[in-house]
Amino acid sequence: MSRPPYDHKAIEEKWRDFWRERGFFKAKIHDARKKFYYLNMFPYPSGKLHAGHGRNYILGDAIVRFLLMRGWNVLNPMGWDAFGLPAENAAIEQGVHPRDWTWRNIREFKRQFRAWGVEYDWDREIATCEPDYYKWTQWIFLKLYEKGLAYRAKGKVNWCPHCEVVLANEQVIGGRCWRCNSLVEKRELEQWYFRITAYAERLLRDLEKLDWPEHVKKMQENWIGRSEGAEILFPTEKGPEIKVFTTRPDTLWGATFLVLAPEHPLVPQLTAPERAEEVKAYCAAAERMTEVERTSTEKEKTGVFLGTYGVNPATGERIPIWIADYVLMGYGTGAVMGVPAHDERDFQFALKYGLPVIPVIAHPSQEFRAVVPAQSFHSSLEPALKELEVYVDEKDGALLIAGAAQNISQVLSLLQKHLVPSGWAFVIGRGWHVVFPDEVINIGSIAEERRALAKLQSVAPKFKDKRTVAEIFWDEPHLRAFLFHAEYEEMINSGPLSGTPGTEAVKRTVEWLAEKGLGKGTVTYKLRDWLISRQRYWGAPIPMIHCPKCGIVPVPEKDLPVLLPEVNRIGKLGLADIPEFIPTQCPRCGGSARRDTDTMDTFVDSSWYFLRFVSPKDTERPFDPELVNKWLPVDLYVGGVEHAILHLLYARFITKFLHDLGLLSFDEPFKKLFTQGMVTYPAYWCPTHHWIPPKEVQPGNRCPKCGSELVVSVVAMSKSKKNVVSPDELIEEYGADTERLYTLFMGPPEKEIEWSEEGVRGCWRFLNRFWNMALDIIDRAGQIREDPDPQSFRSEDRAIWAKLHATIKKVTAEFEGRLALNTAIAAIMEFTNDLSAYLEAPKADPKLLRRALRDLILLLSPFTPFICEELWQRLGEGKSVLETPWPEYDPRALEEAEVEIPVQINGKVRLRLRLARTKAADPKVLEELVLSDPEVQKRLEGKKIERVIAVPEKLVSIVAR
RNA sequence: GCGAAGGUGGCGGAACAGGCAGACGCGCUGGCCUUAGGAGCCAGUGCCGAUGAGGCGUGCGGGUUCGAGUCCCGCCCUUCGCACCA
Repeated sequence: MSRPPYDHKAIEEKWRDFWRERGFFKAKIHDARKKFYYLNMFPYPSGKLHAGHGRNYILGDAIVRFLLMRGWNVLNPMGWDAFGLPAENAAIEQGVHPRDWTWRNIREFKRQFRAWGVEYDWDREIATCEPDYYKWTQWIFLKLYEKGLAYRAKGKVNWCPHCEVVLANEQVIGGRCWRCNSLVEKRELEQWYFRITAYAERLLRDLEKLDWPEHVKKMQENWIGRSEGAEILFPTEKGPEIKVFTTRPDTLWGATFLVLAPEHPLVPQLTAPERAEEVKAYCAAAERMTEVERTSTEKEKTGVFLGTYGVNPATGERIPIWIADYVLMGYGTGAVMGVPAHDERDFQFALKYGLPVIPVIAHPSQEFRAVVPAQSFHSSLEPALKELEVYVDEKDGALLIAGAAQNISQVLSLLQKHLVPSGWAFVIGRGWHVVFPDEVINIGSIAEERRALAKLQSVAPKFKDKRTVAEIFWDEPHLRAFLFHAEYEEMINSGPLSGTPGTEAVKRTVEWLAEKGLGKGTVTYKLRDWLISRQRYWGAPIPMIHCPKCGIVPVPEKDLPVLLPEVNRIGKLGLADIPEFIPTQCPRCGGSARRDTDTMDTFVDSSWYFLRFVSPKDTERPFDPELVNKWLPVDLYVGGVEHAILHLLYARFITKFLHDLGLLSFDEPFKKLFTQGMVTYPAYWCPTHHWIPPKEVQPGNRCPKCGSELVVSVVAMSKSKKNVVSPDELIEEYGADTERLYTLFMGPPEKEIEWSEEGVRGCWRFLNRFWNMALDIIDRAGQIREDPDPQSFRSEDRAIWAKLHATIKKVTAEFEGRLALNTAIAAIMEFTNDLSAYLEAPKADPKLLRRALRDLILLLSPFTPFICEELWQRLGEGKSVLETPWPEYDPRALEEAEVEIPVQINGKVRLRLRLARTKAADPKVLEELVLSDPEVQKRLEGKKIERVIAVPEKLVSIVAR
């Protein structure tokens, strides 16, 4: 039967306000039985929503509708991350107030949510830019300050020249601003910080208990970047001690130089007067460089000698002090010991600047290498070597030798014996040796290294310009691969600790250091404190006062909120541009003082918003402690991966802090996290006209304005690249149900995926087929009120009944498990196809038809609520689908009467047999039935059955020769 | 370089516990209906093979197994994250 396409507009308009009016999405907040806190990351209200945003909200809405039907008391709120730069920039450019701009966007977002059928508990709506919210953001600041976790400090900060604002480390992605992608510069400024590093260990450790995607946890782990090692004190000849951090204290005896970061405070003091100019120039150059330039791995290492010396506390040897920009002031102590034999960077640095290399960890290879230069040896050497089990190669008269490490001592004495008086040889095994006819020098200290070098230079003038033994070795390709390694192995050349095995080396060295008072074991983190000052207007003012007499004084709690001043025009400097905001009275001495003119990073606003939703209107406190501890942590938090570090780390930190204050009983805010993937779409770039909307692209990928060929890239939908698909247009043409269905059907929700117009049409066609089939069933069986009787089923009835229950099982499992709703929808489509075919059969059981349709509508309703609500009504069901319990599957129904058993012969499926399930369930019976089948027998003719594997209800595999 | 995920038809993707590879959808082919089709309906659609029988097929090479997309070993490639972190 064919009907016209269903009227999505009329249907969707009819139901659009229904759920809200009936209050289905309002949480029963004082009844926390069977509670479920579902939360979507709240959006920054900029402009309009596009189809890509739908991924987050539609997924959430489907989950919440499912939960409601499952009988959960769901808290499903929505709010606005409403402070931020775009509003302020728009305000500066267009002369509107950022609040007006923001609220205009919020209205637009709400209109679009309604159009999608995406519902929330709107009574709990919050906006971070409203004083009743940011009052509590300021309150949290004061609490942090009280506990010494908010502090003001001067230092090098990240500065985005485009946004004209400082950035936290987390907001610099690959050296660029997270928002505008500009290269970030360094500036010396005094700013406010939150001491997130005090929580580094807990933030790391507690990741373990979170049900989050592994890769997100890994990203946080890397960001926190814990490393265990030791701090070691190096005395200097000038006086002050240099404290270095190293993860490899076991390599201490190999430290042949010290390197400080150019910004290190001791640099001026440790610089020799005659080198001051060069040092100053180097520091200035390092300061000018961007983070990216400076930390590029490709860049050759550079540095400058300070002209003074320190002392290696283990060996007592004098070692030069350098500065180099590969050492970062912000990590560890800003100073490192250079161990060129066992650190790749130090090795490069030492080779470049002629610093000695001393191996102090045995080489992990079981091999040694040796080089004997031409004219250095008697002809008797070769036959002598042949007797040992070593490989000897001759090249330009020189001998290149390789062999097993245990033969080293024999080789050393052999070489020594067969060298000519002015000859020499190099041997690298566990350590390094230079062989002369009268002695073997072990390169085990700087002194020995110097001696070996001097001796080599005296016998071979060509070494006159060489600065180190390592440099000479490096010129021998045969030795190169053995000069540097970073493995944990037995310590050598390390005085009292020589011979310590690799597995204990670090531990024993740390103990030794502590004993001698030279250092101690420590833990260092990559995580830095969170810089939260922003030189802007549109944010929560930092509630601090600068008094000339009392210094920095917090605004008393009773004076909160510190309101943003109402102004008509906003300047580039934010609050600092508003003279009337600044003067105030010191709360301590009553004298005249100045307000802090910075506002807080918007990530502070969003680091606690999930707590506010339980009591959004509370004027006495940030949240109701009783309710918050009943409803939180959030049971399921859904948002984009782009916040894997930023927001999610900050929110965890603030939660832990509030927990420590005794305000929260939990210390992790989000129990389960699901990150949905981005939606991509082709973006077209014209060199002259920039981004061209896909709809305007001319045939052959031509620019509509100039006809030149466009560059296509498939990237995440974004307004700036003009490659967004508008939900308004989709809803107009196909309806919100179609958009919702396609959004969830296009692929697994955690994966990035390309939007496809054809895919949308496919979903639209499906909904039409579903609609028509439903009307047919309603025509035929709409009046029936009884359930079908499985006892009376024929085999076709039984098959459709089983399929119905299998579908219920599948859809339920996806909602409750991995959320691969694309496969749930596929199952629903499959069942719809089967039911449609069944409907054609003249003997279709009307009771079964009606029951199947009823359950099908319920199953589909979280995805396409409008059409389902309409059909539910037409089916004559009284209540809303949302008030109806989710269908349960009956395990008995899944047991079909017959199963198909594939039969494998020698590993290949040769035929399939339909057998009664009861018979196929018994392996013995199954085997007999299959073997006695005529077709099987025919195929086995002339063969000997060697083995039969019968898997009950699954398959039979026969091995025959 | 390090870490993680992943490579399956023309395309998006299924196969969640080693048991029928390619579900579902798109696209394509043929047919029906139609004045018309970018509508609807029916049939087909991994590749080779004339239809069959059969053979080959989940990045490549090996292995375990009656049986491998799935497990093991060795490569190649892609994407994402981190990247001089001492």
